[in-house]
Amino acid sequence: MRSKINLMNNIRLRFAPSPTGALHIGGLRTALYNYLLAKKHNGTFILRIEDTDQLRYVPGAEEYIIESLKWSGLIPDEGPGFGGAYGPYRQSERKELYQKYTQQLLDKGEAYLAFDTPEELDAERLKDPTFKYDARVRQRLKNSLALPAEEVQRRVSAGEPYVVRLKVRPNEQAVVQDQIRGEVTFDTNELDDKVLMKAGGLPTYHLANIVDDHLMEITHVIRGEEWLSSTAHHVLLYRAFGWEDSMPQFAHLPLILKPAPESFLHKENTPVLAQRLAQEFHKKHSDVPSAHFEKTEKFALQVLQDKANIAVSLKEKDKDEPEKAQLKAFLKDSLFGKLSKRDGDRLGFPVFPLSWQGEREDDSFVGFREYGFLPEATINFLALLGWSPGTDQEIFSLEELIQAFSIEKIGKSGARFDIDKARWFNQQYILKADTADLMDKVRPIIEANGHQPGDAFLHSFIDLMRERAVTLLEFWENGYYFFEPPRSYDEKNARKRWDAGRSGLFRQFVEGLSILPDFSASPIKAFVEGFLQDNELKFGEVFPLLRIGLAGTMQGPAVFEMMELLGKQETVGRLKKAFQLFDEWVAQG
RNA sequence: GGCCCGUUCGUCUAGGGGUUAGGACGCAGGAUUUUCAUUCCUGUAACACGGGUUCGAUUCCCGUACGGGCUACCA
Repeated sequence: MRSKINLMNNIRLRFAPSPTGALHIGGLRTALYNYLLAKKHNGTFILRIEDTDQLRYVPGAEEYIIESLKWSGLIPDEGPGFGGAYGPYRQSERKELYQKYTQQLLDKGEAYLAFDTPEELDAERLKDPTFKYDARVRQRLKNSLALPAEEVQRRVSAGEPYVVRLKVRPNEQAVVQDQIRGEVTFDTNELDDKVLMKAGGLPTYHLANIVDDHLMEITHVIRGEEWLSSTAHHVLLYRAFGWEDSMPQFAHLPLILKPAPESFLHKENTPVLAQRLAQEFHKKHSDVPSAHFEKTEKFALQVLQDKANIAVSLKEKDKDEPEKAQLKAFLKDSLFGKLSKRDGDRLGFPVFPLSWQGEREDDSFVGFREYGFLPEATINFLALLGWSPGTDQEIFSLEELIQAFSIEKIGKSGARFDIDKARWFNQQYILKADTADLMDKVRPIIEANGHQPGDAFLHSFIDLMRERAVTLLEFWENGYYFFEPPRSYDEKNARKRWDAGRSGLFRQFVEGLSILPDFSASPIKAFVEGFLQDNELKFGEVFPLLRIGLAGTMQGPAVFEMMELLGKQETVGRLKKAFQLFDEWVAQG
């Protein structure tokens, strides 16, 4: 047994994702908390790939997971490609180990063989929806506990497929000491005989995770709350192996939930969302006649429009027809509960750290990185989603998070995902980032749009735009006109402010600009101010027109700085062109 | 349905037997500014409900409601 003093020494934590697709943002948070606790105590952070489900295995997912961790700065100390003395770190490469330990359990009488086919079990569940493979029913089923030994032998030698199940004893208690929730007790009468070894010879998560955590000397298991229920079985497994004394400490994290419907439902997007949900519903339930689409959409819209009562209107009623009940259930799943990959493109925000290209288009997603989020900001945002330092500090570097982190400060209740908060964090990081750093990250975006800015230009551009960009992408979106002519002009405001009578005066103004010997902000300023004074013009009569002429919009950095960066030739050219356009507009009336 | 977990402003949360229940995001207003943004100031808004325990409960206990998770030869 570990002594108390020793408890936080040499701690070993693992992040154990399954390579079934892109790593969800909730998974990244789990990785982060594992990493933080490990690093806080100079422990070891391990990556283990749980690829025991060959059916759900997705090529590229492991690489994706590793790239995501690297992007986030959570570098494993051990793991596939990272070395370590406890490998291999891919469960598919540890098959013999699981077989060996399964045999151990079999020998001890803690597990048994079961020959029931999936079809037979489905039939049982059809008969009785509450069917559970447990002590009460196993005597009447096809397993090594119920069948005569000779028959078991015969079936095995005949190569008949079987699974190995944990023999759960009735009338016992499985107690989980959870670091976040305290003591959670389960009655083994409620627990089924979980499959440990699948017919294909691969272990289930339950077995693999216990064997590996034991062999890898994992001291703390931090994982999502969806695992809390099955932890009862895990405790039983440790008991069956006789490893209870070295069982890791468990901490089950509250889940990340979908954003509150009130927060994303606006007049403009409600019909769009209703339509989208209707489409998804019909796609999922092909048995529903497509002629009902309009009806579906109408109901969805009706539900969404009454923002405050969505949950109430989706409540099942006995008199609901099956199709209505189905629709309600679908909408409820789509609008409430844990954050899912669908929510991202449905609502227009990232749910994955990095973009993911699935086989089909509807299995492809844009990541935080590609949306223009900085990894530091993403991590900071995630850290505070479910954990709090107990102080008013909001901005944390990874190093600061390590110092401040503790399991006791993790919250108990689910946290709703809030993209506005994520954006705010990103803005904070952009505001204080090194210009050189931003240059490296913004340059590819500019280049992707067909421009090759020089260092000095890019440097000034970033200084001018950083207060006006919340994401990296917005440097381009809000400041593209530094690289190419405005695509459109704020016509309404131009017309309002353009006085045809002053057309000549403005031409004179451009003329003056074009002969300035030093085209930097302060001489430009001096010139413009002088011009205004000489011609008795007010700021408000000139500046907005300059802005629109230069950038197309009334928003943007200081005009003189803008002119300096654009350069004389570009400035003069754009203004000439714009003023001519304004003249035409006004002439047209 | 069964089992398990949870519930403080719209959201993320601090707090905790006696507090003007604190901060942040958002939203609204104001100041600064050639616009926008940044920055600063102000405002908005919360202890789910019902019973206990107690001199006193938002805080502790029990119910109810609501939310969430699990209920596979998936993880």
